[in-house]
Amino acid sequence: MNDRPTRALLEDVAREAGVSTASVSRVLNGAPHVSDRLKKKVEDAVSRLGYVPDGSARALASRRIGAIGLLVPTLDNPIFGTMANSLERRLKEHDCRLLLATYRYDLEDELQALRTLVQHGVDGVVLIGHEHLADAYHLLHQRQLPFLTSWQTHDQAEAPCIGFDNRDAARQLASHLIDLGHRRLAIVTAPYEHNDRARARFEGYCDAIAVAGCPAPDVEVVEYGVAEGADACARLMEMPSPPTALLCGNDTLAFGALLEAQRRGLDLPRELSITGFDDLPQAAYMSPSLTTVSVPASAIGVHAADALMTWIRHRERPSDLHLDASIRLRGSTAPPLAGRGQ
Amino acid sequence: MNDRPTRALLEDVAREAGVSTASVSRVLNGAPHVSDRLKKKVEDAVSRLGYVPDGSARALASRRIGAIGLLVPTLDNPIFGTMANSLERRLKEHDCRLLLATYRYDLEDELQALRTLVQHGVDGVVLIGHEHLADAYHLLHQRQLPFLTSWQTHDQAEAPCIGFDNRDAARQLASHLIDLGHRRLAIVTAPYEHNDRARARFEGYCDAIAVAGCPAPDVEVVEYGVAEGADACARLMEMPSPPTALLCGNDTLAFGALLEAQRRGLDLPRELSITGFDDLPQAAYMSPSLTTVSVPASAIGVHAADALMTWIRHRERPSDLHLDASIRLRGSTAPPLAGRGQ
DNA sequence: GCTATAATTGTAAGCGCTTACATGGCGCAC
DNA sequence: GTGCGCCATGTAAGCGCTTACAATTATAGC
Repeated sequence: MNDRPTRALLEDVAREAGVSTASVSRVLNGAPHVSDRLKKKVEDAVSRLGYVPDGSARALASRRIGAIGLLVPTLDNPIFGTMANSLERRLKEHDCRLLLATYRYDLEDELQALRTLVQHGVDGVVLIGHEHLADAYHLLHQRQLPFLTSWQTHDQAEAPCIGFDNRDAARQLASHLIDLGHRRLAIVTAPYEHNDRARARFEGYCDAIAVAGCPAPDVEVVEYGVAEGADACARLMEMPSPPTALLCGNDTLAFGALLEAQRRGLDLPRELSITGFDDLPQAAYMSPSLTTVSVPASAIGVHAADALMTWIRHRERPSDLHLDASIRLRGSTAPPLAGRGQ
Repeated sequence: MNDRPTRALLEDVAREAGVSTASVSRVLNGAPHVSDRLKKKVEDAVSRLGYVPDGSARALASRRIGAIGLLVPTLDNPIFGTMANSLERRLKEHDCRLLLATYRYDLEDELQALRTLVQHGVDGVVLIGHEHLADAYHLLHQRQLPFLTSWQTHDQAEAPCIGFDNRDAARQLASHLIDLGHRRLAIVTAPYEHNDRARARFEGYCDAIAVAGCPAPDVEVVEYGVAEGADACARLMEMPSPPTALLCGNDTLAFGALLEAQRRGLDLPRELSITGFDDLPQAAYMSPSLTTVSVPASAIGVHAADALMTWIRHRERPSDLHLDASIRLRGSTAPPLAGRGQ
């Protein structure tokens, strides 16, 4: 019941320009075979009337909405903000919009949000990770909607996947610690039941520890947050035989752990090595600077945009893209104090 | 040209349920005067067919899209992520969607993004701050679109405003430093030509400094980022008579400054007091913990959602809402070393 | 100069919904 | 037993565009 009283319609533009509605539409959409004269007439009429096309009508008639949907677990983690930023920016270059929804790591919520996006007719969808409700995949397939999974590589993904190997990167990080001489490692991770990225990282840590024959690590599962990382660190350091190295599932947890370790008067990194994951901007600036994994958040956004646009515009399904995540060795890791690593 | 072959249409549901299309629409939209029997028949048919309504068609026919637009400068700053999160969440409770666009502090870009949102028929818009191109305001007014400005209170805003007084909070923060005995203050701020929040903070700092009769502060204008804050701090500390206190425009800059100060071996907070603004989650965990201003980012999101929904649904323009931002005194501020404050 | 072909432009039929208006029952006061 | 009003449902006219197809005109080939 939104009465927008006097706004000009495409029909008005046609009348004003003395041409047909089809011609106006053609000019507006840059269709081929349009004479310069026609084009000029229409453009003049458009600006004279201050005409703005109606997106809904256009979407209904053309079955394109000119927007793709992005479903992220949360924007609290800046890493997703970075990705959303780069994705939106690149889409803009393709003259396409971004619809963003968050689901707080709740897959039911995600499905609902997806339904909404589909309902609004998005031309494509970007998902984080591979773990989604069957109904979500079903909806996407049923509507034959181009969609991508991202962040985590996957051999048999249901859709083209743009991501990196969290598990392998985690494995490398843990191996580095083991190479330094650590034997008693501990892991601080976010809950990973419905989070394949967190799980892959956790498994990567475990892989390396198992292969090296180190004792099974103590594990703290905590929510995302600096405070949570600090608490986890406190609990671990109060165990009978505390670890000499802490593998954290992300930089924020690592940051908390690092601060807590300092609060306890530990001499970092000599008395405790700490690693993060994500390489947030501040990681390099902590003291000690944080050893972590640099993840291609921006690249994922850019490539997801390109891949999806190719799929939508040229109807060719893009292939998987395996990006690199590289270890950043910094000041928060060092060999354990003699004798303590055993 | 998106051929979605076999999806069920409202018409199919009507046929399946043995009722008219109007009845189906009524049930779907919760219209009054619908018998339970009808309702049940339709709901069964809907689930049997897996029917999902078409948002574009609905929007075109009803002139409502069920979504509001949010224009934020960037998602790199987590404070906007927090706001977007709470806004989206609250809107969901009102059964409304969020369309998000970013403009990288470029007002031309913002106008363009706004055009897109309007074109797509958003039912309302949330803007950050008051500084926008005249054309943006013009478009909004012309379409009679409910919209809100936010973050920064403003006496004669063009629209209802939900925010807090950045200037006053900044003033309090600076006054606190002055009360502690500081006389030589410096300011690190983000560029504020087109950013009224940053400008208000800057002015608040200057107000307090001027009122106290302190010497004019040195000012560093830098982009958002930890590294930028660190660099600014470095430059300031190398001046002939370095400040005893640093007022930063946000926590991220403050964090950089803090790290740089430590890198230089300064004994914080004795040799240098540092303040931030925003109270990011990590602020309390830095060492020393950061004195800053806690801003009501979540509350802004929640109230913006409520206000806009009231406006849209009941057509009553909401009034301004002045939220509180409170100073968080922590460990990064202390009296200056004797003699150095003069 | 006349037809075959291509370049432009116009005509009108939808796209899938919502909703004003019309219709048909029903219970009730008379 | 009529007539009135109200509730529940159906009918059909759009919402403002796009686009297949038709019509028209220009260009070219012979």
